[in-house]
Amino acid sequence: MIQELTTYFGHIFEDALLHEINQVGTFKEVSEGSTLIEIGQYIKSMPLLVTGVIKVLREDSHGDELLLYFLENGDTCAMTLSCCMGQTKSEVRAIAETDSKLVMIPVQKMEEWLAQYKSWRNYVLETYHSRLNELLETVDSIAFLKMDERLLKYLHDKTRVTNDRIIHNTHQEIAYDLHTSRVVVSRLLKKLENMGKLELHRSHITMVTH
Amino acid sequence: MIQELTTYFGHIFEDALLHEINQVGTFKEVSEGSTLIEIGQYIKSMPLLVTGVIKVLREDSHGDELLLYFLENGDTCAMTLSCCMGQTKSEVRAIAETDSKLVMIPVQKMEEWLAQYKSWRNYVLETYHSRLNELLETVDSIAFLKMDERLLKYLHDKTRVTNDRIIHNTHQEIAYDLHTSRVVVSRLLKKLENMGKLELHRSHITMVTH
DNA sequence: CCTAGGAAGTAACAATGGTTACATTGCCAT
DNA sequence: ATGGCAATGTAACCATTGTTACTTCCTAGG
Repeated sequence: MIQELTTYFGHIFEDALLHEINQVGTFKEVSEGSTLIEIGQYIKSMPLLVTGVIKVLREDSHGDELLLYFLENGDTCAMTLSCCMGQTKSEVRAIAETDSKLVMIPVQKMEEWLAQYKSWRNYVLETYHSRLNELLETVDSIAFLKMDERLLKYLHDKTRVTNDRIIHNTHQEIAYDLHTSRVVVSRLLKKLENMGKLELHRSHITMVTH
Repeated sequence: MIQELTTYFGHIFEDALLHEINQVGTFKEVSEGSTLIEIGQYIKSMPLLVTGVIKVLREDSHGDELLLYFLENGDTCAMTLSCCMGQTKSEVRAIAETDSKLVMIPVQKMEEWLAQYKSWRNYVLETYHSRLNELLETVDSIAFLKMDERLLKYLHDKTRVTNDRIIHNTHQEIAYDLHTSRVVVSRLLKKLENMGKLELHRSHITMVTH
């Protein structure tokens, strides 16, 4: 396990901390679609994302979803961090967008390390910083963009995190993430196709490189 | 100054830290409407809010605004925290909603204190935690509520933070905060008045207690 | 090869919110 | 008291998004 740890976190953490993580952390592989964190759940251990993509969702009062942001290599979920520290329930759902590898850290270690390791403090603060900024970007999208622009941004974000210009999702799945209806997504996708920004196929979309 | 510090922060910080804050902090009074932090600005010192209310805003590409949340006694701006640590520009604007008293802390002290004081670490983490949750609530409002519900929530939030069921704002000012137009606000306020939830007057609104 | 069911296309309509334009009202300063 | 201006009321219209109700198309599994 130390191998993948040093590869992905070696430039972030001190050696002593890497060793501790190696000691107390649990390696975990999850496959696409599996739920890592559920709303209302107490968090017993914090996930560091080694490889893969995780999507973080919010749920409304009817059980409908809204994508907040994607997590990539080296990221961790600030909401989770937040829950761990405060011993509160999770306010979000986290789902593996692709097959992913994680290192799970027991909660009690986290506070110790905050006092002990400067690199851990920086990592935690940096995590909060980027997650706040990502949430701000999410607010921008929802508040300031029209649905067609949000859709296009969503598709671009998706190609970026998966590093694949083919998006393997149905219109219904996209509609869930954007908190709208399948018909609206189909309508706007067709418009974007006519504008030459993408190609529509059954169960997948190919983004046109610009 | 130590007087107001102990009153409002005595239960949060250790004595030694309170003394340090007293040493290095600068007391500052600002009046309603003054801008504390501007978008794009680098932060040289971090404000602790002693008394008053601060509103935190986001701006779109046309310069139009959107209220993110209010800060109250004992709060600080997580976005600012975040900027201090990362030496990045502010992504938000902060404006005094009422006359307010602040203690300004030089940035370089903050990192020292993180290593040194457990109460400071807890405060910083707690701040991030609540700000993240407030941003999530903002996302909920924008994404899941219709404009009339958002408006009512806004008015209730406002009465809560100012502890005054009379809201001293014009429809235009409310429209700016909600990122909509004055006509829409007037229309919906009139609807809410007909529903018996509030009374409209010139330049102020009285909320009906339910 | 055929068929059932999921996925996508599309039309028609409703609801919400944004925009323009103008009328009315209250209030302050002179 | 009154003229002027900011604040509010309101109507009419438009654009966007949501909804319903179909049809058509594709593909996996028999």
